[in-house]
Amino acid sequence: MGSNSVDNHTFSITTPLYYVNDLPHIGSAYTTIAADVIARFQRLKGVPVLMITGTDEHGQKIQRTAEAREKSPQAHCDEIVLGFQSLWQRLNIAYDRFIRTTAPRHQAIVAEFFQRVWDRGDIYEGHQQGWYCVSCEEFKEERDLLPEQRCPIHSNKAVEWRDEQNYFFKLSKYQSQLEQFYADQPDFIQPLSRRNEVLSFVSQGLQDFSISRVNLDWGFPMPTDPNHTLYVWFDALLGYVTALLDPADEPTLDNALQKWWPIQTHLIGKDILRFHAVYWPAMLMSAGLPLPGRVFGHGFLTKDGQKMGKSLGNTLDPVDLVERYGADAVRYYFLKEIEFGRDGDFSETRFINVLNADLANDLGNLLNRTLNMAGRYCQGQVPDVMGDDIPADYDLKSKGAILATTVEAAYEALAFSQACEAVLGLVRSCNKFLDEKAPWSLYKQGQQAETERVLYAVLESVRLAAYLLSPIVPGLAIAIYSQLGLAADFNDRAIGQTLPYSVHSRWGYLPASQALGKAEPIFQRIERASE
RNA sequence: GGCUCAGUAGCUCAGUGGUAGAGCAGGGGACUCAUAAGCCCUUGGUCGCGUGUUCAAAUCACGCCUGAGCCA
Repeated sequence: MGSNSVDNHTFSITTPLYYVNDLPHIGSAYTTIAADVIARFQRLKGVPVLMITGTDEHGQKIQRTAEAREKSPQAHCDEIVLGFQSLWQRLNIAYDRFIRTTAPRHQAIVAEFFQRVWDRGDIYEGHQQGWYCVSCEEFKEERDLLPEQRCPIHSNKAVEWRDEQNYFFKLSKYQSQLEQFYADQPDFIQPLSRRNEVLSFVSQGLQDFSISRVNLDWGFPMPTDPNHTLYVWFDALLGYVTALLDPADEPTLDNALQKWWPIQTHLIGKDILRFHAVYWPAMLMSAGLPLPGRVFGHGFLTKDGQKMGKSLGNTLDPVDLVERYGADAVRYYFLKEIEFGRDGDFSETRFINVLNADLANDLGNLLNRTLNMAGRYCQGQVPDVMGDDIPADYDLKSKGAILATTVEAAYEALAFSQACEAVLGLVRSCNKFLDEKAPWSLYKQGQQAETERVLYAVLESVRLAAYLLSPIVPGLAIAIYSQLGLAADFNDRAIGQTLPYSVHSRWGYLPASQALGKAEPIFQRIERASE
C-alpha cells in the first residue's frame, strides 16, 4: 500500500483536442508527450489521474477538406483519428480518454451547457459582416489582411466576404470577473510571459464573440435555432467536459463534473492561448462552473532554426521520427533539450548528440559497466549490502537522498529539462565515483567488502535515476529495473500502488542479494549517418 | 504605433549587485569494469550596444539595436 496516499485529490490534465484537418504534426506530438509525462508523474505519486486527449472534428474547414478528398466528413475524420491514435501508441502515450467532438454524447453535453449559458442571458442574436478565413474559422480585421485579401496566417488562401446573422456570447460582461480571477490566481496562465500577454489583451477591452455560423452543416445545430450551427470553439472546448464522463454514464453535466472537475492543467500551444485563458473561463463563469487550475502555453518548435511549414517543405514527421529512433528517444530529446514554455529547435545533429551523451553513454553505459562488474565480482547478484550500510561520506548517498525533492519540484513546475538535468547529475557522479573507487582494482586487491559497497551504491543510484526518469522514458525505466532484477511495469496505470513513490523515490531501496538480470545495452548509440 | 519576452563560450542554457558558470561539441592525457564508453586536463566569452546609479553591474534605471510574440 502506498503510505503516501493523498487526501483523495485527483489530477486531470488535457492536451488540446486536435483539429483533424490533417495528420498529426510534430507540434501536437510535443504537447501530447509533455502531457503524458505530467500524467505519469502524478500516477507515480499515487494520485488518481485522468489524462485527456482527443480531436476537434467540426467546422467548415473539415467539411471542405473532406469534400476535396471525396469523402464524407465523418469518414474523413475517422481516418485522421486513426492516424492520431496510432501515433500516440507509438509514442507510448498513456491517455485515459480520447474524446471526439463528433461523439453523440458530446452533443448532449454541449446542448446542456448551451442551455445554461442561454438561461443566464449571455447569448444574443447579432449581425456580423466582414472578411472570413475558413482556415481560422474567424472573421478578420481588414487592416490585418495581406494584399489581395489574404489571411496573414493562411496566406495561400483568400478570405471570403461574409454578411450574416450570428449568435454572440457576452464575453464583455465578464471582463472584470476575469481580471479579478487572474489577480486571485496568478498561476492560472503560465508561463509568465503568456500571462502578461493575456492581461494586456484583456485590459484593452473584451468584445463579444460569435458562437454560431449559418451556411455550415458540419457541426451541432444550435438548440434554440437549428438554422445555426455552433461555432467550433464553443463546441470544441466543451470536449474537455464530455471527456470526463465514464463510459457508462448518462451524458449529463452533473455526471461529467462529478469526479474530475475542475481540470487541473490545460496544456496547449501558445497559438490557442486566448481561447483557453479568456473565452473558456468566461464561458464557465457564465455556466456557473468552477474554473480550471492552470493553462500552460508552451512554445513552438523550429527545425534547424527555421519555422516549419508545408510550404517551406521542412516539416518534421513525428511518425518517421519515432520509427527511426523509438519513443523514449523522441520523448527525451524534446523534454530535455527544450525549455518548456519557450520556443525550441530540432536538429538531427543535436538530437543524436544529446541521446548518445545522456542515454547511451552516461546512463546506459553506466548500468552496463556496473552490471558486468557485479556479474564478475558478486556472482551476478545485488551485493549483500543495504543502503544503510553505505558510509555517509559516499556522496552518491547524499546526492541520492535529496534528488527526489529536486526532481519533484521540477516536474510540478513543468520544468522537465531541469528534472532531467538533476537526474543526470547523479548519473555523472556515478561514473566519476566508479573511476575514483576503481572497483576492478579493489577486487584484484581482495577488498571484497568495499567492492560490494561501491557497486551497490552505483546500482542503487541507477535504479533511482530510472524511477525518477520513468515518466519521460518509461521504456528505458522498465529495462533498467528489469536488469536490476526488479519487475516493474512503468506503463501500468497503478504504478503508484505497485511501486510506491514514498519507497522507490528514496535512495537505498534496492534489495540486497537478489539476482541481477543480464547486462545488455538499454539504449543503443545512434550512429551518425554518413552524409 | 502600443505592449510582452529574449539577446551570457561554436550550440542549448544557469547565473538577478561583490573577482564570469554547466552540459554538449572541439583539442590533449592517463586508465580499463563498460555500448572507444567513462575519468582527468584543456581551447573558447570586452555577459547585444550606449549612458547613468553605486565603493562595486551580466545583475538596477534610461535609451537604442536584433530576434520571437501579443494587440480579437
